Amino acid sequence: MTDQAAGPDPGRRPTMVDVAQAAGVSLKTVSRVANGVPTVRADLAERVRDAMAELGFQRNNVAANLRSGRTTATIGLIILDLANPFYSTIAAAAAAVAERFDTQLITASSGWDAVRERELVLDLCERRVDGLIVAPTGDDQSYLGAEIARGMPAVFIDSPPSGCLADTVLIDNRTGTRDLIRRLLAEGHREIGVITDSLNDFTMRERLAGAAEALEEAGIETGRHFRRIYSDRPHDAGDAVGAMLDSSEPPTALFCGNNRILLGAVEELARRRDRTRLAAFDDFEFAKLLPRPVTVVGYDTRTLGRLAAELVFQRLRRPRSAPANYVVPTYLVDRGMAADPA
Amino acid sequence: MTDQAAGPDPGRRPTMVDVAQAAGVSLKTVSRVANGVPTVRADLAERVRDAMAELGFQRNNVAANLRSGRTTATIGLIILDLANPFYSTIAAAAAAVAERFDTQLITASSGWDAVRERELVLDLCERRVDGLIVAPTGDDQSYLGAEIARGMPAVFIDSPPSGCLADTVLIDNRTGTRDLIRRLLAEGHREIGVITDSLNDFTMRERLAGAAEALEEAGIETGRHFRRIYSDRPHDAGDAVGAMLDSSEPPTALFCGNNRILLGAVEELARRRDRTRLAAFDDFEFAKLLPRPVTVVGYDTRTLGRLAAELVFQRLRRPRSAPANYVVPTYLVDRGMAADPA
DNA sequence: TTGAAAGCGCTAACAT
DNA sequence: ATGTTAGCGCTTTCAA
Repeated sequence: MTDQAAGPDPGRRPTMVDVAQAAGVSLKTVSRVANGVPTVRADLAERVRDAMAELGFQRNNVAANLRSGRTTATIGLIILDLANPFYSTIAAAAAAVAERFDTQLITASSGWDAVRERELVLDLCERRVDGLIVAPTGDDQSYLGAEIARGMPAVFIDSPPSGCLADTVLIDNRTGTRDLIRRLLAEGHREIGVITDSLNDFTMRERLAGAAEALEEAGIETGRHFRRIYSDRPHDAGDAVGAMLDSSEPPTALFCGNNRILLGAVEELARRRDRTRLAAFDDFEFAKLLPRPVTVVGYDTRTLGRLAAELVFQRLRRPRSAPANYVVPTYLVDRGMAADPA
Repeated sequence: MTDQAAGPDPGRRPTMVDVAQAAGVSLKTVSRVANGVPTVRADLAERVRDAMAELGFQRNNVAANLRSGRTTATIGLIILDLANPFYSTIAAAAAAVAERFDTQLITASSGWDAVRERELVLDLCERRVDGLIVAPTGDDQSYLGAEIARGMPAVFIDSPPSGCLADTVLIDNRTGTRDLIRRLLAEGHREIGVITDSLNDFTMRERLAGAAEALEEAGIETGRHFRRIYSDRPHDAGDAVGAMLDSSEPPTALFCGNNRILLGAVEELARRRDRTRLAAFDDFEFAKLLPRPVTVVGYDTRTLGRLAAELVFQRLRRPRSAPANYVVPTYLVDRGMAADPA
């Protein structure tokens, strides 16, 4: 014996038909009220609203969308790992833009798995998201070509797509690194160690290219102190640092291709009480806490996410415009704590 | 003149009807093939698959779901701020569980706005998500009562709901803080400063209660060195620290209610070259980089997200079981770098 | 094993 | 200003 107002079948969600019946009006009138159409007599609208409240009606947006063929008010974001602050910041920025368009964000992580990336994209297409933002991990995104041709807005972030044409928002990896290496050169360094991880990664290739550019400008033999590590463990970066420092002509400055490598280098240098000049790509929240000075290449991750989302909505309005290619600028900033006054 | 296989209306997405026509079979046969129903003659299935490939057919999952009334294979996660590592870690862990159920996660940030929290929940309900995970910011979640009664799985994380009954996954704030304060007491500290921010926050109230418990156990007058700050700026935490240290009986140890407060305290102590014993709630990735030793209360954020998502799917299977209340345990860990050997 | 018809909950087009 | 009818793209009866 419940005193709750119950529909014909408790447990079933009330539909517009139920509301119409309860309010003694037609289904269409309920629809009008639900959509805020003004041409409804006030007393009828009132009755409908009462019935809605009594039944606990909630419009089924899935059904509403089906017939209208309009948008699902959903965009998909495929990144590598949501737990990584780089990507979660992007997601937050994209969500903030989506909010302005009353759109929700479905975020999925590919986990550096190209097969999964493809599955996720296709799944999101089957869900009829209004657009996609993809941080690609595979080296073939041709599976998206058909979707893009059909008008699905797709924006690639961090790395460009292969095998299809789409909007991109990239970080200026090359210029950032070149500027940083130039700084080291200006300080008088001639032996500059460069540590990257796998060059399968577009961003890492760009950074390496930027470093090479700066070294070539200065007439310095490139590749001399390049060292590539193939793992995610900072420890391996430490080993690379160690090997360089133990060589016959050790570098006087080190460039680390990302913040993970930097942490490994910092640890190794601390162990050795070595004061080799440090520089790295990627700024991060706690860089200022690093126990030694480091110059890093920073960029505004939020801008990356914001631009990507804005491009989606832009393309939603004008589907057949030429692909846009945005580049997020970088800056140099000194982090880490100053050396103890001896 | 395109050589692309084009449906009747290029730009329109091909439907099962188009595929059926192209394959010379009925709509239902296409549906069977699309769903992997085995009772289809091999050659027919083959023809259907060919037609699908040629037309670039992709099932519309929105429509599929509408009739079957089944799940949308989507769950909603409402947190305070996706850019915050605490929440993005939760989101990533929840997404990992969802993946096992072929479910996607819609993540939305309320931004500490109770009105928006409510709007987001209702919007996600209208989208017919299969379940909700909510980190509440408002102090009234009664708006979810009707949904929960209808069988919508809802799990609250970090703080319990008010005004409705639901599963919860909370951190053991009270025990964690009590253990930490006990540690300080065991070290001989008697004057312990406690800095919290607004006590509107459930977690902060719990932490304060845990601190009070430990102090009372030790027969120490509580509230003596309690100080509450009302802002997000670490600077204000620094001011609170300063005021305590400048008092006639300064504390010999400080407990910071969260990591933001801790950072403010660290800065202030560094400015003063003060070596007051530091302790705090919240472990965080770079805590080990802090320039002075700190004992912190840690917990596994991933577990929080994982349990929450598992509860959603559990409740999806058995809708009317009693609400579960999980508590994520805490641990003490020493972070920060040892003091210089003077 | 295959298909025709009905219908999910809603909106669009057309009356009235 | 209101209602009627059709239909979104699919799944679900139920027949054949």
